[in-house]
Amino acid sequence: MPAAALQLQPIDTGEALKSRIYLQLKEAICSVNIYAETGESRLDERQLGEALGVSRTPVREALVRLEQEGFIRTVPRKGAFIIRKKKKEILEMITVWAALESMAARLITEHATDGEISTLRRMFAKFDGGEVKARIDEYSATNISFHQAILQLSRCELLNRLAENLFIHMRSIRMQTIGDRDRAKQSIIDHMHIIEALENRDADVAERLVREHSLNLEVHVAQHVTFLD
Amino acid sequence: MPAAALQLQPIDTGEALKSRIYLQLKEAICSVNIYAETGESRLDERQLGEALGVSRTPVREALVRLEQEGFIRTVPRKGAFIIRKKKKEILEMITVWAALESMAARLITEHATDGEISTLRRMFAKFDGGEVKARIDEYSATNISFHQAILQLSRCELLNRLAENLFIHMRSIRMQTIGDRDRAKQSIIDHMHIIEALENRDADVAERLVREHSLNLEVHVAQHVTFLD
DNA sequence: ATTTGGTATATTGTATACCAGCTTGACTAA
DNA sequence: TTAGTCAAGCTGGTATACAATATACCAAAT
Repeated sequence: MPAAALQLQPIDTGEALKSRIYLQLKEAICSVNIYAETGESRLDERQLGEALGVSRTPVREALVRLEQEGFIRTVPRKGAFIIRKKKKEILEMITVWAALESMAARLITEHATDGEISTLRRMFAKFDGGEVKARIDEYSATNISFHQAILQLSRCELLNRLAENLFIHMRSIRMQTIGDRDRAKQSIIDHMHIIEALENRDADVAERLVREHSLNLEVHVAQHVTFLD
Repeated sequence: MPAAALQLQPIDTGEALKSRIYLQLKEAICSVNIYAETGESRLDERQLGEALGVSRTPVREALVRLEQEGFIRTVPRKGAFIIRKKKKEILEMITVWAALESMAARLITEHATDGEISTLRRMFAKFDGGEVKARIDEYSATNISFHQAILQLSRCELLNRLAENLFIHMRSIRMQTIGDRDRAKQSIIDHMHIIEALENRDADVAERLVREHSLNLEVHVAQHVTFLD
């Protein structure tokens, strides 16, 4: 009996409120995350619920998730506050990032196809003319895509997920530092060397280059970033 | 006014129910995590609340945290279920573990004092006689402590926290595999080589040895662990 | 006997009500 | 004028009530 001839797709009953509130708050927090903000960073459960048209319960469950991911901190009888990352924490995130991404590079040399690796090289084709500085915004986006691609090509979902979480926190930092001095130019050189090592299936070199690339960012942030703390 | 002469410590107003429920559930889940369990793995909010003497609300918030950490999975109108890790996920955890711990080893060569490194060597002094196999349980505990010490000596809190989460999931696996064949004997040899590299402040070798030690575990699990899936 | 439809029950998702602790401001007394 | 105390109201923590849905069971019809 071909009752399924209608080709129906499952109803999306997906965690309606809890998750949607979570995503919306996360988005809002990340976009407010301009470190110039000086205002009160407290989140009032009642206000949030009212603004979203829901009760406090799903808002609280969303806040629990955000707290676990390090976006907010809740103090028992005070409320939830957006966390302004300390410089030390940013540096630690970059360290962990270096560990994860360098392992991803190693995995790529073992698992990825030549075709997949070649997609990395094509990402930078449009910057061949050396006009990196002129199109710094576009390059910044490509830069981010490159690092995400490294993680994805590793075929390790957990590596991907953990790195993604770090990336969200680091995104504003990375975008703000890419314009400093000649970092963009050096960045593209580093990336090309990384791609070469991947193409050569040289796990040790690829791993080392990726790690050093990240740790360079760490040193740069440690020395030159002043808008934290 | 030296009112602080009393040397008071901050009152532990710590997130009373929500967190304590979280910790207790986590502990309970981890100890039940014998992969031989075949029974129903569903967690009933109402039952849990009743057993703990609290209402559903704090239980639900604890479950949200546990879900985020990968201990349970909640299906919209069905409930919360303990996750039985797939073999692929275990292998990915070991991969990420290798990335984190090898970075920790690198940091140790840069930051740790000689005294700190020597504590690592002392941990294994009691197994000098080669009687590892006879005291396999005790060695297993020391083994775990060793890896945790590596992470702690890295002085990187984030590295520590992420690795700790992985470790909880992997603990039962690690304990079950340490007894296989000559793994304990090889393990202690590996550890000694790692310690030597740390003492020599050789970042590259220390990193490589730690990584290979973990990846050996990964290969072993991939080949010999059958009680998953 | 098997299948189908409906109903009852159980469980989660959401909302609301209640409570405890903190903060703040005003009032009183020295 | 100042300091101290008390009260009120805010806010989050917890409990409970209500709504929506899934599942299980039973009855009836083919």
